[in-house]
Amino acid sequence: MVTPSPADDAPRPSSSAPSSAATTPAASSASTSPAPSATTTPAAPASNTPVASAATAPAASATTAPVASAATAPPGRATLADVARLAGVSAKTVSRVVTDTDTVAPSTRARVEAAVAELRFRPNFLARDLRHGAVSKTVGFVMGDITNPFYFELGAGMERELHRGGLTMVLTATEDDASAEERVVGSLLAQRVRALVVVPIAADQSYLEHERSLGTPIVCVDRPPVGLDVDTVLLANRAGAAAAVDSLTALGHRRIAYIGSPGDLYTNRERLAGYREALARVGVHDTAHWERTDGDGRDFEAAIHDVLHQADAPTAVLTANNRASAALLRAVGTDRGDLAYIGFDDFDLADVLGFSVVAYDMREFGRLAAQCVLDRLESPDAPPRALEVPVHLVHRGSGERPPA
Amino acid sequence: MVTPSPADDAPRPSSSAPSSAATTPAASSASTSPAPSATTTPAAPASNTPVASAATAPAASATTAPVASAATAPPGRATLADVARLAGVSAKTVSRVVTDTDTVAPSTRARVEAAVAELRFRPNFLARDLRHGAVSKTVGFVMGDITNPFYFELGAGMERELHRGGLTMVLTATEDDASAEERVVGSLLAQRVRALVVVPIAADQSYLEHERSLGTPIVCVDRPPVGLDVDTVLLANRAGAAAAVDSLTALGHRRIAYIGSPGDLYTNRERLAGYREALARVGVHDTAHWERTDGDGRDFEAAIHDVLHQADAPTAVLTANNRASAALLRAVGTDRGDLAYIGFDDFDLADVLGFSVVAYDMREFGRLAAQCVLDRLESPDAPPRALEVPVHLVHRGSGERPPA
DNA sequence: TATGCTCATGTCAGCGATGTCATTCGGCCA
DNA sequence: TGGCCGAATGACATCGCTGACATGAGCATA
Repeated sequence: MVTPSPADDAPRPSSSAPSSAATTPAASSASTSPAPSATTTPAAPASNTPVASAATAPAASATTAPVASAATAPPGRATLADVARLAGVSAKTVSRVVTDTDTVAPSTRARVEAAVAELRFRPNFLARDLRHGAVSKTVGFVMGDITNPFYFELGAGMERELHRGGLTMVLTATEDDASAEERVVGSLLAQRVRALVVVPIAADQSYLEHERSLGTPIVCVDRPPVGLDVDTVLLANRAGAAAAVDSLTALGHRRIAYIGSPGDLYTNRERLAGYREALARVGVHDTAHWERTDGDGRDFEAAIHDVLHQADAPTAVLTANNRASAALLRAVGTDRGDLAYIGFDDFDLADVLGFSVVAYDMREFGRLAAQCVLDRLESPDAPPRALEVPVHLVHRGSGERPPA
Repeated sequence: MVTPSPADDAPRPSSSAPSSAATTPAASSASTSPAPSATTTPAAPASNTPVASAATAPAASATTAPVASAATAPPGRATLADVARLAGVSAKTVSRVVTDTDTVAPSTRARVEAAVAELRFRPNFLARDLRHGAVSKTVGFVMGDITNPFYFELGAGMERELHRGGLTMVLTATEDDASAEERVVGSLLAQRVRALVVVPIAADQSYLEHERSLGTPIVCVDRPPVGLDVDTVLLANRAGAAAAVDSLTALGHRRIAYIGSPGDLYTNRERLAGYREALARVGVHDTAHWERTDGDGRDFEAAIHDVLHQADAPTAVLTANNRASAALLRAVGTDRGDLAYIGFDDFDLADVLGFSVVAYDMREFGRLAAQCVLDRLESPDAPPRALEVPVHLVHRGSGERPPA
């Protein structure tokens, strides 16, 4: 009652734009403002002083300079030296107190702590880390398409684990642009991130070899790097797809369609391979007839219609990612009982819809990536590891129907 | 064909654990390794030199020291001075070339650029930002519960916009712990973030007042701060909920249930208020009978069962967040045609399920927050603004049914 | 009483980059 | 031919903090 779970209320909208439905702009916010973006309220003048407040300013003519720029604010941000002056000790002693390294006489400590509190001193990590070529406490994460929640789940798992190692995470994205990868990574390295977790997008990652040789831990996730030998964390794509198809063939299915993205992407290539492997095991070798790996990954619905209406229609479908799964639902509705289907990637409400899937623990995925980082920080010279996130079939009905 | 959308294949799993279904651990990855977490492959010794490679090392006995520590790697990371030495110029000139500030003779520039390339020099932003009390180019984002994709969507929108302003984003989370807020924020400030975007969790944010007075832009999102007068970006929670209920009452509904989280959280409080407002407009004042704001936000299903089976069962339901919406689907299935319902927050497949919702543009939400930051960096002394993200009703069928 | 030690604290340099100011060197004009 | 100017470049200090080392007081031991 008193300590509620604070985030319980935060909404979780879908990323897909409100589709296939009439939209009523009726309930715009307040009532005024035809502004296209948002409603601005002047914000009632609450309890707040103009700008130059800051308690106990050492010496500053608070009268002049109407535009007190941030960087040159009246007392400015307190430094070690400021604290030292106020406490009547040397900067070094303040440093000792703040970092709790050496022993300091109790009375001195008290005086310093008082000064720290009074000036609201906050150590500058930038300066601290500058010494000795040290690097920051942040780990850079380079996502691919920032609009894909997949990466967030991954990031969430990582953040949590990294936090334990006392590290924070810097988020950046390549915005789908392969040519941006090196630039984005470069900007992170300029910040001297402690380590780098990358979802490879560019055709080649060998440009990172130098950085790796310098000792920066680098971990590639979801897709393997090219021309770079580092730790990787990948899904069991092939095994997962094969297991799904195996379970379908065990029920007697032979005409199984595959709906996925183009195979020149690692993830899809692997899943497609798993699909073919499993079919080959039961003697079905020519699967091209059943495969739909459409051009841009957007037009799954059309591909599904197409394959379901061909001469010898499939009795089962493997949708190779959750967007394909969603497309299948849109194409055939939620009550197509005569068709068996299994999707790769779990998704929200799949349980309600009785959609069997190949699932895996996304949080664990992120955790493993973070673990790689932490491990490598400890033993920089260990040989690169290739971790694989296991997947498992989740039976919910749609994948357990025998052929009609 | 040749340039596929790289992230098309990334999966988008649900955050909910695979529920209500039999799980077959059958298809674990490779076949070996009963390890609980993941499969490790020794990673075939690919084309990779041990550690001390780095081209053109100035002077280093590459024979000794088998354990070349990261920080003290052979040539180490190149600095301005290294480049200067190689190019035969002063450090300052290198700086000029790198930052492209002053004019430099073409021949000199060429020499410096060659040296930069050879040593793979990368300027150290930590050092650069140290000067003059400057601050970094990063903006800190303090999420609430990191397990909630909502914040990542928000973060994604922010990241994209901040990127335009040449800023990067540092992500941290309070992990649901109100007492962690000040600590987490402190750690960001120690990194001298350029600005701070916070989802307030603690009971009071007045501790940030000093930082604000120092000129650090602070923006609160999703929930308003307490004891601090800064820019805010909030959803039109109340108006959205009211609009949903208005549309139900217009159809003749009067017995409308409310399923939400406890009201001591801003978001829920507002949505509940909107619900009550709208019902009051049609003369329904005693709504307590229809409200279910269960204790921990986890037990929506039970609350739904409860309210739907009470004496005078409601003819419509407002689910106040998307977890409640999912719970409704689990509780009543996907074909309950005699019940009208509308959910706050859009969600994936809501279109397939014909689920009417109160939706909003999450990307826009983040964009606005970023815009606040950028605006404030430009005009630090402008009065705080209160932005509201508009919401709109999306009609998909479930909310357009008249009472039975 | 001198020696040696520990504890508390201070001095100083330097991390890497850059703002400020100084210096050098050709010309160019009077 | 002298002086002046601007372009190109360098020297130096400095941002905030901390490692290495120094200092000095107090105290116990030989």
